Parts: sequence; structure tokens; C-alpha cells
Amino acid sequence: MRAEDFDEVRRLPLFRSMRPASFQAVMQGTYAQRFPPRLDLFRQGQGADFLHVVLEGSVELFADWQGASTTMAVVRPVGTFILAACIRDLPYLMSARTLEQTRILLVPAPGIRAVFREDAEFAVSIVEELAEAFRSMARHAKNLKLRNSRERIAGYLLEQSELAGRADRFVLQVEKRLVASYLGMTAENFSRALRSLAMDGVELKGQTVTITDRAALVRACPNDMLIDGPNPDATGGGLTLPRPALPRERRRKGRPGQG
Amino acid sequence: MRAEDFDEVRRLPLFRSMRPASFQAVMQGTYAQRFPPRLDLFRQGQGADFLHVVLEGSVELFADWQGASTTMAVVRPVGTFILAACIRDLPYLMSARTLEQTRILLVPAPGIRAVFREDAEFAVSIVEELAEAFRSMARHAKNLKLRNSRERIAGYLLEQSELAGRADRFVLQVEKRLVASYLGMTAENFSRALRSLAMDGVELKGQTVTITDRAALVRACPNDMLIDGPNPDATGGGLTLPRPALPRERRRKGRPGQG
DNA sequence: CGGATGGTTGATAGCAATCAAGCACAGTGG
DNA sequence: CCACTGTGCTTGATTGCTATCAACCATCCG
Repeated sequence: MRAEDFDEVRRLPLFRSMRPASFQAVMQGTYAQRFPPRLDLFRQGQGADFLHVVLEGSVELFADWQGASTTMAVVRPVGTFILAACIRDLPYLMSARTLEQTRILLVPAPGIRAVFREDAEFAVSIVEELAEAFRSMARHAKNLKLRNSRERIAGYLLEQSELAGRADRFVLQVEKRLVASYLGMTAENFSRALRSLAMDGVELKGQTVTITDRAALVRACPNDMLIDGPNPDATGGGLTLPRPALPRERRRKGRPGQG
Repeated sequence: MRAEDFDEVRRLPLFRSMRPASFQAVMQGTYAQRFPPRLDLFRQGQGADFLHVVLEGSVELFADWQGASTTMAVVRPVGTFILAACIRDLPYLMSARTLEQTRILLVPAPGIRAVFREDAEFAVSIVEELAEAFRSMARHAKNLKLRNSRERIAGYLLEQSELAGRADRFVLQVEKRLVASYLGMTAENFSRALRSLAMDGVELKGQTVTITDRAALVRACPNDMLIDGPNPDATGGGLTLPRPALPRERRRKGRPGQG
């Protein structure tokens, strides 16, 4: 591993608070590698050999079953993936491929597990990373189960706007077909539903999205901190009031969920 | 906290490998409590004060948004919940209620966070628990995105059969409406789809399910270790072969997913 | 200029939600 | 003992959202 990589990695949130000796130990066998676009990194079901850290570029995590395939997440710098599989030394639940040219740090899983026991600060970093991954996946599931496709798209656009610094105009970071899959719908339906959001203050031109009426868009999908993510100091909603204990749980029209 | 509770708790997977002094520290302010059926334990959005450990009974974790509600998980002894929220000291993403009379251990979150740094064995237990929670949620999301309702039900039945020791006859552990919600469909649809599985080797009588033709049921939903869970020494499938890189990703008929 | 890929649009089918009863069962109270 | 009532479950009719199938367009690229 190159010296400049070494320094860069040392500054990553996951590694910055650990003791120098621990860092050295974890770095044994660790290397950074550059991958071309659209390269399969690993398949679901494989054994977990390396913790992956995205340094540059982006990686798609996806899953498939019986010929169907779905995008589970897109990881960008400085995100990690398959931490859980490494910790438990179990097969990956997802497959991974690069979306663009991507530089990835590959940290041997055994080293992680060993140093975890010896360096409390590293353990804290690991567990916080993992906790955030859990919460992210829980939000993903909630999003799928509690919202219909139109709402999911509206929510996604609002979230992207937040990530772009609450900008009213931003460019989609990934191709639409991938967003569609991530949001749990077909590309065709995504296209249609996205267009239909013109009524709700969304303007489209290629990959560029312009929010012309934020209030209307929020009306189409009231944002909720507990689904859309923490987005610091969100003025919008984040409301989650205790509901008034209805006689028999009432269901909102338009969504499955339960009774 | 009673002495016999103390001993019982000490033997739990989460606490059994930690040092005595650490255990003492974590137990400060910890208490076991018995709750009546159908009692709300907390609401999503609340601050994470206690790690919860189910000692007896069962707890439903659910989430709601804009009047819609969905079951995210059912926790049984000796499972924990909201570990991630405790670790990160963030609001719960889900609400919780008891399903039956339930005894729960309430462990103050600050103690967890403090002792985590001091006792490596405890840290390992925590992180393994959390990793498993992540994987469970990831499987839940995969299940929702890659299978249609019929398949999800068939998969659920096969899983329940495994949990009952690969029994061909077993009793549903929770009411059907709740299973339906967990599987992401309405109670009505669950009822219909369940009945339609008679064609696939499933017999029904009240809460009792009899699998008369396991092969047929597996055909209705090929089980996959990476969705249905680890179910030790499963003979069935668990196959997840590298697909042969089709010219343009083909989609199976009947499921959303992506392209 | 093909050819491949991503995106869009239209027509159609189908799965799943909604609305509305009706049934079964348990607990309660007369 | 038996209405009475609440709850869970089922069934039927209907609506409608979403997938599927099939073109077609735009862009990029060798």
C-alpha cells in the first residue's frame, strides 16, 4: 500500500480514532485498488474476506433471486459496505459492482475482527458504522412498505435536494433505471410516475431536476426523519406524533401495510 | 432487580462472556419488568433510553407513516431490539408493543455505551447482535423486493416449518393479520393467497398449517439462504449461482425489481 | 453508419388494495 | 345458558396501481 494512501486512510472516520499500533495491524494485508466501471466486485453468497471502503467513485449493492434483481444501495466515498458479513464471517447478502471508475480500500476481515477486541476506539467506530447501516436498511424497508411508488419518488427527490444542500435544482447522481430499482419499481413506471410529478412542482430536463414548488412536493410525500434519513436541521416535517388510538386501526387509502 | 433475574440475565448470550465487573456496571439501573398484552412500549421517534431484551412472551416492532402502519418484526426470547438506536443515541425508527404478556429486561443505554469501551468481549457480543440485526433487515428488504405475495407466503411457511424443527405440521405463532403486515400485504390478500397455496401442497385448519407436498411448496418459492435466513443444515436449496451474464439483464415475469 | 444502452411512451394484463358483508370464536353479562 | 359484542378471518365484487410487452427515440461509440 502506498504511503499517501496510508495517510489518507488513516484520516477516515473508521480509522482515525484508533491507536497507531492497531491501525498498523489492521493495515496488514490491506490495499487500495482502482476498478474500472461496471466491474463485478463480488457475488452474494460468497464468503466475506474483505471489508470494502469506497475512496472514490461509487458502488452499487444489489441482490437477485430467481432471475429477478434489485438495487439495495449505492455507496459513495467515504462509505463502507458488507461490514456485517465481515463481522459475522458469513456469506454476503448482496452482490456489488462498480458504477464508474472506483477506488476501493480492501481490509482483510480477520484483521478487523482481531483488532476490534484490542482497541476500544476502533470498536466504537465499527459499531457506529454498523448501527447506521442497520438504520439505513430499516428506513429502506419502511419506505417500501409504507409508501406507494409516487410517494417514494417524491421522497427521493426531496432527499436528493437535501443532499445537494437544499438546492432547488440538482442532477441525479445515478441513472434512472437504477433509481427505479432502488425504489422498488420498474424503469417504465418510474418514468411515468416521475413525469406525473410535474403536477407537484417538479420540472425535468434529462438528468436535471428542478423543484418549482417545494410545498407541493412535500404534500405529495410528507417527509419523515424516520424514513428519509437524518438530513440535519431539516425544516420540513419530521413529525411523528403519537396517533390517537383509533377504535380499530384505520388504514390510509392507497397503501398496503396492514390492519 | 431480583437475584434470580440477575443470574438468568447473566447467562444470556449478550452478557455471558463479559467480565463480572462490566456486568455489574451494565446492570446499574437495569430492571426486568412484566407487561400485559397489547401494551405500547414506545413510539417511533422517541429517544433511545433502554436496550430491550425479551425474556418471555413476544413483542411486535412496527412502523407507521401518514396513517399507514406495518409490522417490521416480531421479537421472541431471547432477542433484543433497538440496539442500533441505543448505540447511536438516536430516536427509535420503530414502535413496539407487546403481543402477549411479556417480560422484558430494560438496560440503560448510557451504561451499554460506557461498558462497550471497557470490555472487549461485551463489545464483540454487541456487534455480533447488531450485525445479525442488520442482516435480518436486509433479508426482509430483499424478500419484499424480489418476491411477490404468493412467494413471500410460501417462503414464510417454509421458514416456520424449519423453526418448528422441519416439521410438516406446525401452528402459526402470531395472528394472520400480523403475518400479512409483516409480509407487506393486506390481511384479505394474505387470506386468499394462503388458500391458493392449497395447490402447492399446503393444508390449512385454523392456525394449523400442514405441508402435504414440500417439493411443491419449494417450487412455489425456491428457498434461498440469503433471503430466508440461515436455517442450519438446510437440505433444500441455498443455491445462489453466478448467473451467466445475459446480454441485457433479463427480468423474470411476475416481479418488479429492476432492469 | 450500425449497434448497444438508457429512457420514454402506449396498450394491455394482472396482481393486489379497497369496499362491503358475512362467519367464527371468545369473553361478558343478563 | 344464551344473547351480545368485539375481534380476527374469510369471501366476493370492484377498483386501480404497477408490471409486462412492444415500439420508438436519443445518445454514445466503434
